[in-house]
Amino acid sequence: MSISAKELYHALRAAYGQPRWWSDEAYTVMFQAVLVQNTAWGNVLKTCAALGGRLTPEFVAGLSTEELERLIRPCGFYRAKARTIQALTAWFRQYNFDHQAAARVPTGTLRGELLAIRGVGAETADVILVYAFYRPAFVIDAYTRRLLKRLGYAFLNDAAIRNFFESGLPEDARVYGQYHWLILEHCIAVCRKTPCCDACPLQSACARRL
DNA sequence: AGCCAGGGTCTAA
DNA sequence: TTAGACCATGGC
Repeated sequence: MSISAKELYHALRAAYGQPRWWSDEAYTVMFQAVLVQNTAWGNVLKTCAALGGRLTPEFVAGLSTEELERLIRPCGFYRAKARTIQALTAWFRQYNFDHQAAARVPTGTLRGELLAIRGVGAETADVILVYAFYRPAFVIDAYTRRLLKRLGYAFLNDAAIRNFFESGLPEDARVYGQYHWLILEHCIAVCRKTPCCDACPLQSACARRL
């Protein structure tokens, strides 16, 4: 009998405590969600630190493509990411750079608009939906897949993983976002280390064998 | 030296 | 519909 979505959530909460939100600034979420694509988080932090208080949609909208590329270069894939960020910024401007202006737009519509932007796929769209627009969309990323695999769910594809979480939890964006952040913390803090099983709070549920 | 990092797109079979 | 090539830099 494998661990359920709810049991996993409580185990992670017990181990790591109150999770943080990605960012309370909607634009910061969008910007970083693109930069982090297949890229180490440390590079994203460095890039954003160099940007400082200029990490605003108004500032970025005023940059040329070349200027933006230069700023985000340390994150890799900078040509593609610069174009995506510009398209995403233009999209956000339709909502006056204010996530509350999209309050009446259905989640499915928002998701479709995001996915229509080149460079925005399922993960990036869901990150933005949850953390910037507070919509219940469970984020499935490399960490989520890795964790479920180690918990004995190696046979689940992304659709099944989504169902595992969304059918086992209240439809609450706060819960989804916090859950994803807990998975992240767990994978970075403990589960990435090899061997990890002695220190792992999920040891009793972990199917990983070293 | 090489491999990996919180992806996404395009193409060929 | 799916596997593989490609995008690019920094850290270890």
